[in-house]
Amino acid sequence: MAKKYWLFKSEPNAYSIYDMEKDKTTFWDGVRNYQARNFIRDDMKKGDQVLFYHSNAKPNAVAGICEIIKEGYPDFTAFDPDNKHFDPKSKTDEPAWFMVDIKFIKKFKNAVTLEEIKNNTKLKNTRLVQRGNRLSVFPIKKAEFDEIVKMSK
DNA sequence: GCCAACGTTGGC
DNA sequence: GCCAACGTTGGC
Repeated sequence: MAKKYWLFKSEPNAYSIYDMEKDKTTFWDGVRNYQARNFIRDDMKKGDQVLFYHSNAKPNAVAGICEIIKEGYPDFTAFDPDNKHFDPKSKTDEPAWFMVDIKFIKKFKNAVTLEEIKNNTKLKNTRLVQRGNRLSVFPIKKAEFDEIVKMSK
């Protein structure tokens, strides 16, 4: 199975690439959208590459690269009433929500801003620049991943 | 099953 | 802070 490529959004106020660099690895909890859940549960494989994107940031930008190190498993934060991601719909014997673990690979020397991405015609089909895109994790093409990495240099 | 109301996301 | 987009909820 060929390696796949993903984009994960995070608000740096909540969790940034700097936190990621410090932590080395993290679990990607709190995804509460079914389409995103399906990507996490069904399609993400160990070794897949992840672009780490800062949303609601100054500026909005792809900030670095991570890698999936643990495939989809139940998001335990959904089971904990004290957790802000608690969801009573999710049961331990029938989990509604899933997460993966990722590890830090690198922080871009130059973060690739949303503006730069919008101005690059090679990237005009990524979900990132499409209207009303609210998915917090989604697949991107290898060519698009490579192009963004190139722009960070 | 429809759809209005509501909450959240996320760019600007 | 505003607002468009869109997912979810709940009344009917």
